[in-house]
Amino acid sequence: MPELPEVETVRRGIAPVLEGARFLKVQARRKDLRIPIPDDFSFELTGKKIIKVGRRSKYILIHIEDGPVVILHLGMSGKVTLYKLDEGATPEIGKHDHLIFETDGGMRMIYTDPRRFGLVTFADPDKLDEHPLLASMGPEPLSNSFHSDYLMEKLAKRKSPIKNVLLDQKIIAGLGNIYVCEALFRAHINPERHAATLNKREVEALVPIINDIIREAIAAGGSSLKDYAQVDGELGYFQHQFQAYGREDQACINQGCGGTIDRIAQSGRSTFYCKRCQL
DNA sequence: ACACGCTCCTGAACGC
DNA sequence: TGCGTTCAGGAGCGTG
Repeated sequence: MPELPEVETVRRGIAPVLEGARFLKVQARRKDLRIPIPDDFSFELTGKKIIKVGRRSKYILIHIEDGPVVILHLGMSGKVTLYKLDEGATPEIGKHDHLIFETDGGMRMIYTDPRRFGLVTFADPDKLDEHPLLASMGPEPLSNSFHSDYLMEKLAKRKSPIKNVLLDQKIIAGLGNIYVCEALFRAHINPERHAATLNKREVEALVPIINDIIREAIAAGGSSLKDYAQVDGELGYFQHQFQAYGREDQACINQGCGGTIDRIAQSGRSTFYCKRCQL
């Protein structure tokens, strides 16, 4: 599932292909994903130049010269694939390939999303921060505004389990189920603890751990990026080893712990953690 | 302001 | 082998 590091990896993969190029052809193959695709989607983008490919949280932001910003979200199952059009047979369009972009550089970019939890929409570049999808979003975990004083203050008001609060995009942007489990495991914090019970020392430890986990995952994603000029391919899903997530019934990796990773449900979502060393 | 459950969707995995 | 059921989950939305 794409969380911030996967989305950043997609961004880094498509940026060199799109930035400075022009869209020669843009096609939306259905009317909606999670929300309607703009009626004028193709019209607004065809022939336009791409200035910059950015990211906010899990949203990819494609800035168009004299045009809108394209907000692209991968949802649960969204993927982006790049092909070079002049090399051999072009792969067939699949039934879940919803968006097709072709550039004057001879590249085709496909957006695929079987579950359609993703979305694509337009934003006004002058009011990007005010767009409803972005307006109430918390700080980026790697930004200066995400620090322990900030998090401490936010957690103090929350009665919910720390796991749920870290998933709240208004508190911190970009974390999903996997990286929250990993961060709490590394910080030795029990995911069921009420957020407000975390003390200063724990929050001061948690913030750099979240930073490290996101940084490491982005680095892993970066090293998985192929050179688009040489190899066609799917972006953003890369091999990554998790210490807690998905390891139900396996041994806790912490030295001398001897515990086993448990799986519980919190708000209908799986949490993986070690009862013995996450306190 | 916060908490919580519901909803969207499809493919994979599982049980009989 | 095949069919039905359950599960996975990001995040907006409505309700309390």
